[in-house]
Amino acid sequence: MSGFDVGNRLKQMRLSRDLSQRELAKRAGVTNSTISLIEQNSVSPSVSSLKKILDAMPVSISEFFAGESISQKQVFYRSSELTEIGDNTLSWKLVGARRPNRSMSIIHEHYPPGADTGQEMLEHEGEEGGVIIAGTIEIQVGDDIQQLEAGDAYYFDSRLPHRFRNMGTSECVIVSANTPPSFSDGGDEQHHA
Amino acid sequence: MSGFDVGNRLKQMRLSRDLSQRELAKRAGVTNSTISLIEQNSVSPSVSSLKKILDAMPVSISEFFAGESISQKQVFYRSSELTEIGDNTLSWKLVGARRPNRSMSIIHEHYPPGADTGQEMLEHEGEEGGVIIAGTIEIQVGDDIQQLEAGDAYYFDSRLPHRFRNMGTSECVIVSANTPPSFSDGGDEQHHA
DNA sequence: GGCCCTTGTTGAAGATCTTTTACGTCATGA
DNA sequence: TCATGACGTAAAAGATCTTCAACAAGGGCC
Repeated sequence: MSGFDVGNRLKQMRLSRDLSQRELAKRAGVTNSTISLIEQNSVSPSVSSLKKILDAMPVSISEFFAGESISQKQVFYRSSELTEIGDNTLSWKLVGARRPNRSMSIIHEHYPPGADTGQEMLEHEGEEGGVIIAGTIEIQVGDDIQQLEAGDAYYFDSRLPHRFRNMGTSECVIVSANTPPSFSDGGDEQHHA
Repeated sequence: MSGFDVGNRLKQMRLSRDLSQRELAKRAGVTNSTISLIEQNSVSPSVSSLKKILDAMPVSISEFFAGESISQKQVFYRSSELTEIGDNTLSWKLVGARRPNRSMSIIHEHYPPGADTGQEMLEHEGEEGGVIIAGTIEIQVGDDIQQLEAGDAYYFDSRLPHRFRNMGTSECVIVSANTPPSFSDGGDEQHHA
C-alpha cells in the first residue's frame, strides 16, 4: 500500500550506523518499542516521531524517502522531440515534459527582442536558475533588476516575485531549470517561469 | 520543534494546485478534517496519511520535505563570479555553489575534444538533465549510448551508471542541472556529473 | 551453572491521530 | 429573501501510534 518500505529503510540506516534500537531511541527521545514496531512495519510512525528518529542519525526526511522508482525511462531527447510550449513570441522547449514524477523541469528558452513574461510578477513554489547562452536579458527578482548577458547566470527562490524581459535587439537564449517542475505537458498547465 | 512547517507547506502545495481541502481529501482517501488539522499543525500526520495525501497531488515525500528558507540570497552571478571546479581538461562552472540548502546544482560545462568523465561509470543519488548548446557529446546511461548535438537534451536518474565523452573535434558546451545538488564548493566535494 | 548485561519483541495503558458529524461563513442564483 | 452549495473549522467517538513494563534469547565472565 505504502509503496515504500519505511521499516526496512529505517533498519538499514540504523544498522549501517551500528546503533541498537535502544541507543537510537535514546538519542531520538523515543522508546525502543517505537523503533521496534516501526521497523516491523507494525505501525506507520507520525511524521514528528520519524523526524526525531532521523534527526538522531542524522538523516533528512527527504534523504530517507529519496529513491522510489529507479526505472529507466526515456533518457535522450532530440531537439525535435522537445515539447514546445511557447506562444508566437516566446519559444520554450521542455526536456522530459511527459515524464511523471521528475523532480526538475529543464527548459531551453528563446526570447525574441521585446519578449516579456509580463508586468504582473510571477510567483510560485520552488527554486529556479539558469545560464544565459546568447543575447541579453533583464531579470527582476524582488526589488533587484539586472541586465545579464551570455555566460552570466541566476538562481533564486521562485516565491520571490520575478520577471524576464528581453530589452535588446537580438534573441536571448537561456537554459534554465526549475524544481519542483513548474511545467507539465497537457492538462493542467501551471503558471510559467 | 519540528523545524519544518508541515502544515503551511501542505497548504501551499494544495493551493498552488487549486484544490480544496475536500477535493484533495477525496482524492487521497482521507477526510477533509484530517487535512484541515494537518494544515493548522494541530496534529503531526502519520507517514501513511501524509503519503496518501501527497500521492494525490502528486508530490513525492522527498520533494515535500526538500527546501526551506525564502531569504533573498544572491540572485545574479556574473560569468566571472561562477565557481569553476574543472581540472585542466574540463571546465565546470557552478551557479550558486556556496548557496546553502539550494535544491539544484546548475552547471555551465565545457568539454574540450577528448574530455571524458572516465571509464568508471558515475552513479549517485538524484536526477540530472541538460541541454547541448554547442558541439557533440557521447552520453552513456545504463546500456544506452547516444551521440547528442546542439539542441538535443537528456534527463535521467543519476543512480543509473553514466558517462560523458567528447569524441568530436570541437569543444562541447552543455548547461545541466542536478537535484539534489551534487556539487558543493570547498569541503566535501562529492562525485561529479 | 549462575550472574549480568545487551539484544529485539510484545500486551496493555496512555497519548495522539483520524473520522464522524456538525457548525458558521461566504458566494451564487432562483 | 431564501435556498443551495462550497468553503474551512471543531467537538467527540473511534482508530492508530507511543510508552510502560515486562519477557525470552544470546553472549561474556566468574
